[in-house]
Amino acid sequence: MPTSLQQELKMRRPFESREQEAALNLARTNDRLQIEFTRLFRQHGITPAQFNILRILRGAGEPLPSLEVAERLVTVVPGITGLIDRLERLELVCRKRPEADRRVVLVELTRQGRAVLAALDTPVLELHRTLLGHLSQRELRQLNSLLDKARAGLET
Amino acid sequence: MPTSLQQELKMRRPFESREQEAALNLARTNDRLQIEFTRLFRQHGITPAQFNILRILRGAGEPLPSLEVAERLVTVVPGITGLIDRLERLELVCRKRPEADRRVVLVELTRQGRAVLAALDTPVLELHRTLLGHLSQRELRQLNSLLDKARAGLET
DNA sequence: TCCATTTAATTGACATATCAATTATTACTA
DNA sequence: TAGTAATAATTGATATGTCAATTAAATGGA
Repeated sequence: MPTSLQQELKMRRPFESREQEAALNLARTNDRLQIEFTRLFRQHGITPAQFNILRILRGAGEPLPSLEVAERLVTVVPGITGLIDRLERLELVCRKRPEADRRVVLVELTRQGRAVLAALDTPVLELHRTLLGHLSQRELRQLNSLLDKARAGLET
Repeated sequence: MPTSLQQELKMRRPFESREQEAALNLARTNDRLQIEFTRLFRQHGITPAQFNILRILRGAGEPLPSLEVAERLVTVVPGITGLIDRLERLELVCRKRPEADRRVVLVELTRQGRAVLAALDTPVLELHRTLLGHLSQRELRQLNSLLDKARAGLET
């Protein structure tokens, strides 16, 4: 019997391996979820990458060096500069050069940055429930543990 | 006990819901996998999106209209034009205007396009095994079925 | 038959991901 | 301490994803 994904992709043949199916399935599912979050964030004038940076900064509780932000984002280093540029233009973060080591650029949340995050907290939680709430807690636990295990094979 | 993902993201607090954890987990895991495939494709001069288009065309077994390709890609329509432009410049596909309906642009694999795909078949299968082969067949089945179920909640 | 509607694809504008190469600063070492 | 190596960040180039708006062709109804 063809899998649900196979039908969705209009594939004429079955997958060549379950590993392949899982990789495509992951990509597809992630795309679908991201599209919904992208829409939500846009209503508040920001993009998913920008939201992630703001959330990281709030989570850290203190200004972070650019590269530290990039690392937590899984973003390639050069990209971080433009991201922070745009956030600064939106006045959601600001840059600071510490005297101690003038190579570093610290990124700090502004009051407005905090406000945007605060406005998004509830809608984001609700969207998570809307999108994945039809899975039971047990299924979510299983899914999380399988994903953790999948990533464990990719050292680093 | 903090989850594996929570540590990886250096989060100071636990996730606010398992739904949230699953969404971030999915994004993170997908990113990691995509990075590896991007590297493999680059060695053959193409990008992941380009590979997907070539694979879709081979799978279809006949030339497809641009929008049909876009739909199977989960790509927003306007993006497809540039993608096909670049593939055409690489001479991996060609465009054709059918006489029957001159609004349509059919995209067709070239011999070189087929060759690139053929060269990638084995490496791609091997990479799937390398990245996800540490999961048992039973775990992969579970993962696939959970992902199918997750997507089922997002009616197209 | 003529015009409004629909459909297929494209364009232009912006945000992002990616790489290689560069600048500025600090650290190390011979 | 002079000079090289390492670190933090940036720049520039290309590819992609996203939207709104446009062009070109086909369809349908009065």
